[in-house]
Formats: sequence, structure tokens, C-alpha cells
Amino acid sequence: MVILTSRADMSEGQPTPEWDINDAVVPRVTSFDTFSEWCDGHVRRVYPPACEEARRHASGWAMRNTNNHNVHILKKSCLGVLVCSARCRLPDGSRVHLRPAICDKARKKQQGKPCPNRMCNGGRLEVQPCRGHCGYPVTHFWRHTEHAIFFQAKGAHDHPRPEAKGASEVRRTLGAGRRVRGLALLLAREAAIADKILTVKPDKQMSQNICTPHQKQPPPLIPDNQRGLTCTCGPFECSCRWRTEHPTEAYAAPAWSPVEAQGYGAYAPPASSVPNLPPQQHYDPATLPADDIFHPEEIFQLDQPIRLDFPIEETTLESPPTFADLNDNSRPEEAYWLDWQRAAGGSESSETPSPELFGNGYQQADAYCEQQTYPPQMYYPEEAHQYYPVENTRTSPVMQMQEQRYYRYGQDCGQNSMDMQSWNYTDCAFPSNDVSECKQYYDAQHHQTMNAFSELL
DNA sequence: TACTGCGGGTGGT
DNA sequence: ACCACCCGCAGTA
Repeated sequence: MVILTSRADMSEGQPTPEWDINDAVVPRVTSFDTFSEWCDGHVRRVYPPACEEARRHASGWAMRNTNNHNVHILKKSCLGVLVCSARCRLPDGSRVHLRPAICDKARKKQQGKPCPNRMCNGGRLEVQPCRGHCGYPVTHFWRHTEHAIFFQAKGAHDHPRPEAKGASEVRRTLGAGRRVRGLALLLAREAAIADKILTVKPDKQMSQNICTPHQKQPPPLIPDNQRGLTCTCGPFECSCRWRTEHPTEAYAAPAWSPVEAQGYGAYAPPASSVPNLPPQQHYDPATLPADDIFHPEEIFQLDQPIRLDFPIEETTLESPPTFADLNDNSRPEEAYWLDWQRAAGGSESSETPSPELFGNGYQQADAYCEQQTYPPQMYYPEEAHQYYPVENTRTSPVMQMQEQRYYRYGQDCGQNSMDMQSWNYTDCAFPSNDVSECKQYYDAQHHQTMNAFSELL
């Protein structure tokens, strides 16, 4: 069995192999990266063939298959994130960011549904498209060889992370049900959800997925930096639960303006560092009332026309259509649902606050290709050590440099290392005549990254 | 019902 | 030529 090592362990002092997903031949590697489902920025990774997540081309981002007419390279493009058209805020200051359905039909059904946030005034769900790659959606590329699975991401997501895939899956899996009552039940269900994820779908962990089994850890139901908090107020009423995660400044962010909210702007993605997760809180799922299952995706099943624009009707203003209202619901359910998506989707992202918290920290994403900010803007300088690791650096596994073996679409062939493809910045989607421009920008940003990083060390 | 991968096809650059 | 994107199909869960 191949012993997998994290890149952090092996990158130091090692030459960086250069390859591009489109290279005719890709290097054969002996060490692999740890799987991360939240890759952001221009990232290259190599996973072992046995890595289940890699085999499934898993991603925390909502990636849909894109036909690139290349049977050897699977291409996926980011669908963005489902947000509230009113950019409403939860009590903790964060915003709604759900996972868009991959299926076009299902995604269209999602759009136009009332924002599940009861505190939202007339907001409706809409897809915030990803424009993180030169104005186009971030793309992921997967390429399989006999000995490795190559992954390459192009572009930096300019939107918050959607809820993790597991959240929506679990909601679906849990099936129809009714309501939850009270915080204890909410918490218990959170635990049950995580338990379900870890037991029923062990290969679909939402947190930092590490291919090495001994490194696999369950996602925290409550982020580490919140775990110490205990309160008895409900998630929507609670004003303390999430506070430690977000500095006060986050709440001083200017109110969202429709004019300037065409997008969230450049999103500073967190590094996918492997958190040291404390033991899970344990709740016995068996204690959950079987008929009390909350069914959040009901909001996507509402039989109402899809609205591409979101006119705010008077009645809407007076009585905002919310999930609770539409379902004769009480507050805790929706609170829980949002809490749920935060807990599930935020298992890793909770390591870093959702970027919408930062308000003016966002940059306008209108500049062509300028949202490719490397490094990500430091919203929390004090946590720079956490944010700056390898995720947005050009990374690659260590190769055997002595006897390079290359694959030509699966064919194994020996090759001199001098023939290695160099990183020629064609990973930028610029047309060929714009590559140099992109390269200059990339170079500048890369140097910026290194300088900033070295200062932090 | 939705996810996923595949592939034909279209339109823009 | 390359790109994003649309659509339908089939297999799967």
C-alpha cells in the first residue's frame, strides 16, 4: 500500500513538477496530494487512483459537467451558489448560501423560491453565477491515468461556498417529515445528520476529505471555534453562538445594495488546511422522533412559477414569504435548516467565515480576470497562517525525478525529465494571444503571494 | 427525483 | 480552434 503524504510534508525542498492537465503527457508521481473538496484558485493536484473522492470527481463546489469534447479529460464548471436575492442576513451576520442543484431542471426549480430566512423581507433564491475565471465559471479538470488522478482547477471562486454536497443529500435522504421543535432537537438532529453522513455515506464526508483513512475525521457539527460556546437560545434568536467566529467588524459591513451586489465580488477563499477536529458531540439519533423529521428541501418543491426577476409585492413586504410561512411552520425549523446548512456545509468552510460577512471586503468582480486575486485578500490577518497555506499556490506532488515516466492519455512511456512540460500559464482561459497578459498578472500575484507569505512566517 | 458522465450541437471569440 | 453552454440520453442511487 502506498503511503500517502500530504503536500505540506513533501513539498519542502522538493522540485515542483510542472504539468498541465492538457499536456500530452503527464508525469508519473509517487506521492499524492490529500484530497480537498474545496480547491480554489489555480490548483493542480494528483490523487491516488484509489481515492474515492477523486474517482467520483467530488467537489464541495457545485460543479456541473461541461462537455469539452475530450474524452480523456473531464471538465466541470462551477454553478455558483444559491443566494437570497435580497442578500438578507442571518442573525449571526452571515448570508444564505445554498447549493445549486446540478441538474438544470432542478436548479431552475430552486430559483425564485422564497428565501428560507424568515427574517428576510421578500427575498427569493437566485443563483449567483460563478465568474471566477476571467469572467467565466471556475473550471475543474479531471484526468485519469493508470497510477494517478490528476486534478486541475482554473479560476478563483468569486462567491461564497455553497452548502456542502452532503447537506443537501442528507436532507433528501432523510425524506419527508414535519417539524423540529426546540434547540435540543435541533442540536440532536445536527448530530444525527453528521452521524448519517459518516455512517450511511462514509465516502461522502463533507469536510476536508483526506484519502488516507487514518486522517479521515468527521466534520464538526459546530465549528471548532464555536464549539466552546453553549447557549440556550435558538439559532435564529441566538446572538452569541456564531459570534466568536466572526469579528465585530464583520457586522459593520455596509448593507447590501442591489446596485453593487451583482456579485459578492472577489471571494477570499480559505485554505483547505486539515483541521484538528475535536471529538464530536454525540447525540443519539434514535432519540429523534421519527415523525419529526424536518424536510428542508420542501422549499424547492413549492409549486410556484419560477421568477427570474423578483418583484416585491406589497403583500410580500407586509408578510414576507418565508419557508416557515409557506409551510405553516414555526421559526425553529427554518432556523435549524439554515443552521443545518451552515453546520453541514460549513464543516470546513466554517474554518473561515463565509465571505459575505465581510461586506466591503469583497471586490467587484467586473474587472476582467481581475478577480483572480492571488493571494486571497486577508480579511483576518491574524489568521493568516491558516489562510495562506498551499491552496492557492501552484502545487504539485513530488515526482520521481530520476526516472520520469509519462502518460499519454493512459499510455505509459518513459521520457527524459528534460522534456517536462513547463507551466506556461495556459491554465488561464485567455486566448492564446492573451496568455502573456495573464502570465504577467499571474506572476505579479504569485510574487505577491510569496512575499506576503514570507512576511508572515 | 436528482446526480453524473457522455456526446451532439450551437454560437461567440 | 477553442470556448461556454445547451440539450438529450443512459446509468446510477
